[in-house]
Amino acid sequence: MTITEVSKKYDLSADTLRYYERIGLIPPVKRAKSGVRDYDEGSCAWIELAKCMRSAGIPIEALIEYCALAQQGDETISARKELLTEERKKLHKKMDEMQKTLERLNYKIDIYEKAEVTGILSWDKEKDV
Amino acid sequence: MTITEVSKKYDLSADTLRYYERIGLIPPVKRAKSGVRDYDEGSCAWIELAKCMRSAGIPIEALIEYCALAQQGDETISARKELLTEERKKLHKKMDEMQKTLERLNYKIDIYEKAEVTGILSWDKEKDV
DNA sequence: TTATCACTTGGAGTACACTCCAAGTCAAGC
DNA sequence: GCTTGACTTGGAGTGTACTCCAAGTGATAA
Repeated sequence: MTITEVSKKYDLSADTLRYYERIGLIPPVKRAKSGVRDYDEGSCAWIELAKCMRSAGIPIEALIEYCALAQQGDETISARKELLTEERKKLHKKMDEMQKTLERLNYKIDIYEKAEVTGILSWDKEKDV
Repeated sequence: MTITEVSKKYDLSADTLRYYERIGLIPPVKRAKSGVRDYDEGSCAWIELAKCMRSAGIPIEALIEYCALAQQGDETISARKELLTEERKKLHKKMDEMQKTLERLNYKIDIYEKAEVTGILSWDKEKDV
C-alpha cells in the first residue's frame, strides 16, 4: 500500500504517517526500489495500534519506547508489559477524572435545564457557577 | 486568600492562576488596596471548576466562553447550557475511545503475562504487535 | 529606615504533537 | 523527450497550554 492509501484507510495525514515513522513510533516501513514507502500488513498493524493509543492520549514517548522494545525481540517482553501496565494505570486515572467531570457537567446541565423553565439558577451543595 | 494559599489549596501554580485570570477563564479576582489578589469564595469556586474541567481536557477556549457568558447574567442560561452540552458530548466520545484503548491494553498485557510464563507471544485475532 | 519578600505586570520561552513547505526524484502518459 | 503528479527528505512553522523571567511595588520585620 502507498502512503496515500494508508492515509485514507486510517484517516491520518501522510505527514503524520511519515512523522510517526521518523520518530520511531512505528518501525521502518519497507520501500520500493524508487524509495517510495510500501506498507505491508505489519506496518498497517503498527499504524492502527499507534492510532488507537494516541486517540486515548498515550504519550508519543511511551509508544516510541514500546516500539523500540518490540523490535529488540523476546527478551523485552517483561519490559513491554511493565510499560503498558504503567500507561494503563495513567489511563485509568484520566478516565476517573473525566468521569467526575462528566457527572459535574450532568449536574450543571440539569440545573440550567430547570432554570430555562423556572428562570431560577439554584446551585446546590457547593458555591458553583 | 492570597495567590499562594489558593495555589496550594488547588495544586495549581501561581503562574497558572494568574494566567487563567488574564485570559478570562475565571472572572477578575478582587484586589487589596496594594493591588494584590484577594481570592474570595466565588473566585475559589471558579478556580475549582476550571481545574475540574481542565483535568478532563475541556479546552480553554470553551471555558473562556462559558466564563464570559456567566458574567453576562441570566439571559445567557440557554447558551451556557448548549455550550456545556456540546462539551459533554465531546467528553463522552473521548471516554469511549479511552475505553477501547483500555480494553486493548488489557488484552496485550494479558498476552505478555502469558508469554512471561510460556515464552510464547500469541497475538490472537488481528496481526497485533 | 532599610532590607526582605511576596506580590504585580507584560512579554518571552517551553513542551508536545503535529503540519506545512521547499527542493528534489522517479514512473507513467502524451 | 517532456510534463505531470505522487512521492522523497530535512527543516521550519503552528496551536495549545502553560511556565518562566525581568523589572518594579508595597507591606512587614529588624
